[in-house]
Amino acid sequence: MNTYHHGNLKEELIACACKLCDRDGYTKLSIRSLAKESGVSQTAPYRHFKTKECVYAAVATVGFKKLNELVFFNSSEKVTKKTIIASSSKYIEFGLNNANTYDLMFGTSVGNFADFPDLLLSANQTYDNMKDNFSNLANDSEEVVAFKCITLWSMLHGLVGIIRKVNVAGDDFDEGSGPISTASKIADN
Amino acid sequence: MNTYHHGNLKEELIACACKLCDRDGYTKLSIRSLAKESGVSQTAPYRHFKTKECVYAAVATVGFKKLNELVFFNSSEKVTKKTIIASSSKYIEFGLNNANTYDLMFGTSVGNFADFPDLLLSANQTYDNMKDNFSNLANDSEEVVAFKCITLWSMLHGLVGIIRKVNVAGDDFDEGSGPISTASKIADN
DNA sequence: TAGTACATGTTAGCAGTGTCAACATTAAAT
DNA sequence: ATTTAATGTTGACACTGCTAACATGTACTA
Repeated sequence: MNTYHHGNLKEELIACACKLCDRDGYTKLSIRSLAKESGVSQTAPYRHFKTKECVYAAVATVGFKKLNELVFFNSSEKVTKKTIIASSSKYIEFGLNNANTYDLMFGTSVGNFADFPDLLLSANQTYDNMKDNFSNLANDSEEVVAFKCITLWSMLHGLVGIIRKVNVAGDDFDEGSGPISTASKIADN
Repeated sequence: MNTYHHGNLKEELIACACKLCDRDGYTKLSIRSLAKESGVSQTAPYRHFKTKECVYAAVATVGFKKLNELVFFNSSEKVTKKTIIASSSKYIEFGLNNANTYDLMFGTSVGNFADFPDLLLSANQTYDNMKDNFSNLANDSEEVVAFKCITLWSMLHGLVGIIRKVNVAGDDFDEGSGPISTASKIADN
């Protein structure tokens, strides 16, 4: 049996990086710790990732994919105001429960998404899914759909950021009394 | 003349850190580069900042103070929808023009604001100024003011984050056709 | 005014980092 | 079977945050 070659190192490194990033924050992530955790030499990761930023990009990509699955799925069920609110709640939950990864996704650690095709794709997918939701909700022009989409996304993204920094009175997503519910009104006809 | 003691090192370090952070991103900032830039030995900064995080906190504090001055001033002039929109525009401009500092202010590099009283104060001041604006605009209950405040702030914060990551059609702040203008409607009576 | 405590500076050094070059081993292609 | 490319390892460089031990100047106290 061959022990010299790992066989599945890249995937394991990504999985490992995701775990470490989300647990300890991407600041704490080091190529070396990653290698050690995967039982491989210090510089082995460099066979699969040119720089550390590439590792970050991979983690962010997984994050966006997870977010896409979790939240703005193109489901078969009818899109309604209710489903959009539910999705929005999940978005915020994702942001709060995966704070470190979320920061990586929207921070400056990965400079230019265009340099990482997979990442760019999965990030744009988030946007596209949101737009799909809105275009399935009402018969709006593309501009209006884009507008509603950005508006809601900004609210959600903003809330995730703000909630973590400021003492905000809890928003009861279902009661219809908080910012989220308000955001949903924007999606209203 | 004494050259051994700098005399004004802390202030110079902060100013220097702000400059370097905003220019190259806080990731690139090192205590050593900071010391060198200030013409002082490698470890001199440690007489003024216990850890690097403390330096980050100082930079973030300056950022919030700048933001507060720039945007949500308790001016003598009457608060109107128009002044709030103008402030909002300036907020977004600040976020885009000081992207690196902005990330520091809202990212996870500074863990807990409560550990840095000055920072906590200046960050809360942002919130308080916004609330003042809203309470001067209309005769709302405190809850409603807080709600409007968080809502607008989330929109603004969200936009700053999203605009940098996604290709968003430019928002003409004055035309009343974009998300910002929409956000202002939330502040409407 | 002399002496001492303290703030602030320096030097030396540890452990850890990203990254590269040179070499080793295995799998894939000819 | 031989070559080539992919993937792994070792060793090293320059850099980092941070600490301990020491040096210098300032401010207060006797």
